[in-house]
Amino acid sequence: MEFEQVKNKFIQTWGALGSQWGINKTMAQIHALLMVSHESKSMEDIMDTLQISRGNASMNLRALIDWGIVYKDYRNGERREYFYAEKDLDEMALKISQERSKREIKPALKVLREVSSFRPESKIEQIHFVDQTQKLYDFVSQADHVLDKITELKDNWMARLVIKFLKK
Amino acid sequence: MEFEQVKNKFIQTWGALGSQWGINKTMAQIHALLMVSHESKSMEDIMDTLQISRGNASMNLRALIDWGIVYKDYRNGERREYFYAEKDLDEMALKISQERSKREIKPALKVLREVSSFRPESKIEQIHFVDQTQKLYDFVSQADHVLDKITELKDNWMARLVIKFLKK
DNA sequence: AATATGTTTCATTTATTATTGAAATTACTA
DNA sequence: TAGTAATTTCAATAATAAATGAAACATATT
Repeated sequence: MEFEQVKNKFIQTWGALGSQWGINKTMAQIHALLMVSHESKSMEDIMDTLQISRGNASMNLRALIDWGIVYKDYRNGERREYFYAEKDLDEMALKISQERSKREIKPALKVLREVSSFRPESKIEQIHFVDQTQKLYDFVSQADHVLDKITELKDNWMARLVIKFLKK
Repeated sequence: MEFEQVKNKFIQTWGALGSQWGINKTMAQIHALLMVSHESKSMEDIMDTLQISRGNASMNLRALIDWGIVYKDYRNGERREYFYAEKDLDEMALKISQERSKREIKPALKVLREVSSFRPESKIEQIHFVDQTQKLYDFVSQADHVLDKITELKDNWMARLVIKFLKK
């Protein structure tokens, strides 16, 4: 298989993966394209490669920049903007998880805290509800910090040993 | 606020969270309902509570069972089936991640391995592509095992200390 | 200040995904 | 084995989400 086909296969796959996780296909595809490009690309380049409209490209590039995983680049003497992706994958994962936490998890946690602090009458149904939602709050709250934990781990000498140990 | 409202708020929120993560709203809502119910519920009960059609209820219950986070329950002398959710949240998380891994991550990894084993001509573009997709493979591969790692951690006495330490 | 180049916005269209509901199927009962 | 109760299936429909493209906007150039 030739290079362009292989590259395209990667872009399509990354796009599909994104959409299964609630990230729109084009956004994931643009991200994929920029991740494997060794030099920054203009909106024109991207539209052309992915066969998408200007509006679509513009909106999704903006979204990627908002997420902090794509940056703008200016070339001297050129008016148009160029874009490139964060290539440090740890950094990328951190940014994505921070963003999703802020947009989705934190608001959900707020509701979980609210509903779990309902004062139950002494009905088994209500007691169970409060108990279960409290557990859920704790659980989601912990899960929300997993990446921070991992980051701490990676920065921590002692823990580095543990990682090594766990990797077998 | 009265109990039914609070319960409904929880169900709606859990449904919204699900759909932001690529799980359909009804499926997440049924799951929410069953998680906070102290006794198993019939399809009729669920249709009624969530105001959904029989077909919808049937299909999504089946999906939840396939995921291994909802079980069937039979009551003696009754023809109809009752359903209840896995309530151990660690177990639930494990099941969900295993299922997503199997359906989405593993196939994506397969493609990543394929494309990253492309033999580049000595063009910087192609070399960069292979390098980046290899890194991505390693990264996704590791991320795919995070939950296993956490599970191992939880089962491990020594690591239990580390968790405690990291929690501060 | 008129033109040219590039970007953003957003109402409309298109594509995708979820839901319905009725017919088919299954499983129990008399 | 006919009848009934419950469940599943799936083509049709509805709801949602994404993409288009043209007009508005912004910014540099002559």
